Amino acid sequence: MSANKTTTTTAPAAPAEPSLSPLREPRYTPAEIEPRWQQRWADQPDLYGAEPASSGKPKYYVLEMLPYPSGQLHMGHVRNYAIGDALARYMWMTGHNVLHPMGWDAFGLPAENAALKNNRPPREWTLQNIAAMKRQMSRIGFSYDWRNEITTCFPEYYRWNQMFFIRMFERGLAYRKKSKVNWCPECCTVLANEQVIDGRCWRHEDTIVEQRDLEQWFLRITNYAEELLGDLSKLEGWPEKVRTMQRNWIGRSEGAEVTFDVEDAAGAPEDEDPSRQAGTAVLPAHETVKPSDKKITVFTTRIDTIFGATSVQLAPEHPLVKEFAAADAKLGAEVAALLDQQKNAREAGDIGAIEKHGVFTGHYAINPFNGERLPVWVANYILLDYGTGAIMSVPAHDERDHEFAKKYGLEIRIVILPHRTADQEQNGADEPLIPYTAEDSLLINSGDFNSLGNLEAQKKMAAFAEENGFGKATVTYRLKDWGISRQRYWGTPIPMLYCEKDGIIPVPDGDLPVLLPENVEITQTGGSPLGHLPEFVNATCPKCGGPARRETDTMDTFVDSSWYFYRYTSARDNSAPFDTAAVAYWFPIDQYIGGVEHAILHLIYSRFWTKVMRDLGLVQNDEPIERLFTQGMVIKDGAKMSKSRGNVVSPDEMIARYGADAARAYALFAAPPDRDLDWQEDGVAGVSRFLGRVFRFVTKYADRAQSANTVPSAPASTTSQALLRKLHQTIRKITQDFAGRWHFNTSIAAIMELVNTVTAAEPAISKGEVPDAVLAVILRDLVLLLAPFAPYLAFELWEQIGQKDNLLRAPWPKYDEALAREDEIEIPVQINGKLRTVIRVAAGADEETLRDTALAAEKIQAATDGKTVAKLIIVPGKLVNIVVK
RNA sequence: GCCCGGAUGGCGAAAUCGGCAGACGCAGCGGACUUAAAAUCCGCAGGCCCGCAAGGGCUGUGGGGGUUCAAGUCCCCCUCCGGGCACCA
Repeated sequence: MSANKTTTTTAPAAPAEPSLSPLREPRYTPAEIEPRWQQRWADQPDLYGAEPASSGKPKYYVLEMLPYPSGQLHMGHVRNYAIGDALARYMWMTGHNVLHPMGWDAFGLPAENAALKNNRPPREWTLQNIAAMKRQMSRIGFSYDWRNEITTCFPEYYRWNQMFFIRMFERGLAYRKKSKVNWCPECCTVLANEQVIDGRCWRHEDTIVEQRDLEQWFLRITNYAEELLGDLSKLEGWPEKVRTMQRNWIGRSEGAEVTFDVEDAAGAPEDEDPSRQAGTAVLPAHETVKPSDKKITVFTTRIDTIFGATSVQLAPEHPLVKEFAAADAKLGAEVAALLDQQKNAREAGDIGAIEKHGVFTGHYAINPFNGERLPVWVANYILLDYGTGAIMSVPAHDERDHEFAKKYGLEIRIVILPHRTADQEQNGADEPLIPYTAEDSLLINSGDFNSLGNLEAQKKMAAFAEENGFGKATVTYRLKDWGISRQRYWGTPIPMLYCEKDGIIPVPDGDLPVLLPENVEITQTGGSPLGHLPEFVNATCPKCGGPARRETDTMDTFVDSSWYFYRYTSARDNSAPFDTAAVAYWFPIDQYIGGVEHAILHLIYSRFWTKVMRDLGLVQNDEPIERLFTQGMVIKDGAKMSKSRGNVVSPDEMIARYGADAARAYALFAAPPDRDLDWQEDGVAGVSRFLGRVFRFVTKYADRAQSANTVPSAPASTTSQALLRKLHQTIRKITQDFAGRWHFNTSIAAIMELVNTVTAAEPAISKGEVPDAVLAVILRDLVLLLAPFAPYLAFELWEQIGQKDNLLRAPWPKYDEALAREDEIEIPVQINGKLRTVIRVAAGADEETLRDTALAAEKIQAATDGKTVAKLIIVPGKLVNIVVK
């Protein structure tokens, strides 16, 4: 396409205007400019291509989170990608070898739901959406290297999910177990713990997640809990907020396990004491006690308070409870009620607010530290899946235990006290408030451990337990293994076979991928859709050759996104998930950009996956992402954009009205990228007006700039100097914004200031007071500065000012401190901290000059007249403050 | 309950290291151009008060206290909004 100026700068035929002024300025018409450049860019498939490592340039991998192909970009995407695009373009212009890829998180439920609704195959629906969104992205002009595009629903991609899964299975990192799982009735499938938010589904905020018992595949992320936690401290380029969220999620808790023998009920002495029946009292050590073979292991973070334990509490689902209940129908019924309460509270997402209930089992456990016999209870607030599902209850030193003991009249025994001064000791300090839970305390009533500090006691008591074989120091995590089975169709088939003879067998590598069958009737009748396909289910055991059954569940789609960014480095490689040399070159990702909503989903799975791949010898890096940036949400009318609120702004509409440059530049201008952005259409119009001013100014003087030498000889007029000064200040400002806080809102504001300054000087410019060479530099640098934020306009103007080189790789302008420096500055002069006047001095003026000038100022004379100057604060370059009395 | 953010004109925001609060933009008002409008350009603009005006005074960054010559910025207390975690033993 030629750069025919007549066609590019003349307004398209407007409604009949009979007397067109010959002086009429060209109009800024993004609707005409943008599609033209879009076409030109599309004709250069290598334009945004990464170069080989041999390029010698420093590499820069900038990545935005890949979207789910819903069919429509929303403003959140536009903002996310505008940030990444600006950065990528800046990196190209500063001489980096940039990898800036894009792809599609293409498996997932919406495709299946759409299939049900419209009777269209998920694949077709998905691919059509991808095409639509790709069109939108291209229309906005994002600089993606589509040659490395990935689509996770293609077998070329998901076969590697299957390979990774088998490698994990071989190493015991993937395993199958029956367990309590989160079931979303809306999705008709299981969810991982990370996908349950306040007891609700992460995709259906009104749908309460149920608990079901199912056989499921799990990935042993807990094996990496310690490393995932420890390496967080290395991620200095991550927001502290995200690191904290991950830390909380992993939930490491140091403590000890202690095993209590359970008293053999038959061997226990008969006892008429009513407290024995009620289970409210601790019984003294009993010589004739015969420990049964039953044991209870509790987890506690406060083993130092174990002498204060007055009962043992079990989760309703604790195996021992089942045994007890089997022999005691009444207990069984009571436990069932407790379990119900717990289940309901869990499903409602407020286990924290459950009213505590419990029941005495009639059994006693023996405290191994002192031989005391503690009543064993079952309580509805004890969770089987945390710690050991059993606790020792210390009512004097734990809020929850205290509440429970009060309710049921259990003993409360104080075993730690605050440190006291001698004085307090003598005068009898107040008893501590019960429950007293302080970490810094002294032990009492604790046998041999008396008068130890509690932290020391924790160590000694754990060691004592270990020496005597009834416990040990241990660490518990809140993080649970990642359940990845999904009872849905549109996902990666789990590549496993079940043979009656040989059990669970992985599909041999040579048989991968296990293809997801097409033309499957999607049903929501329950069970995995693949299970209804005999031709899929029936297979041959690779070991014995006998009949085998295929796994019919598919993988969680978070598996797809856990490693996708590795494949971007060599997306067409069909012999491996990625080229390890390419990964070694490009990783870690220099900058990842996305929403904070993935702080503990995608971002923790990805870290886990990298560590597994490292242990498989596939990658060398411990962490995938060097720097993470979480952008704020896009808000309209005070709320997140959503269909239900009816406050959605469509990118297409914005582009049609104002152009892509204006829409994306507004997304960067309206707020700093890490903050929420309030979408105001008038603001887009404002940015569009600004771009129009740039367009008119540059095109107006393009000819003069083109004919000039590029290097201005001598600094000419003061106007020229002033303009060049502003230019270099602007270059400095924007360069610093890219290097630092990414406050592109101020970068764009700085360009606006520059344009305001330059257009204000138009009378001088048109009179020829500014040499063409200076003008040329200003126009050129202005266009360069604009390029990361409004690429269409920048490319258009770049050509108009006669530049032939590719703007994408044009060198970013360098600022010259000498040119940026002001030679005269204004210094505020205060009296007693209040601004009284402003003086003009030379930029480097010393204290003496400042003092003399300030004191000589008319207003200061008047204000200090007859008063004593008590103190003079002079900060060169900043201000003068005169303290008078 | 615990842990992070945040609160600045009518609105989005700026002030990066304790030094002129409100850059830049939106909306608004006044003007120029136009038969008119749109577009564009110029000017005004935190609030209150005095003044015909030029100009001047006071006040002002969620609230209260403090440190300092000087506080949006640092310290203490509090309110509200957003997010995360939460009988996790």
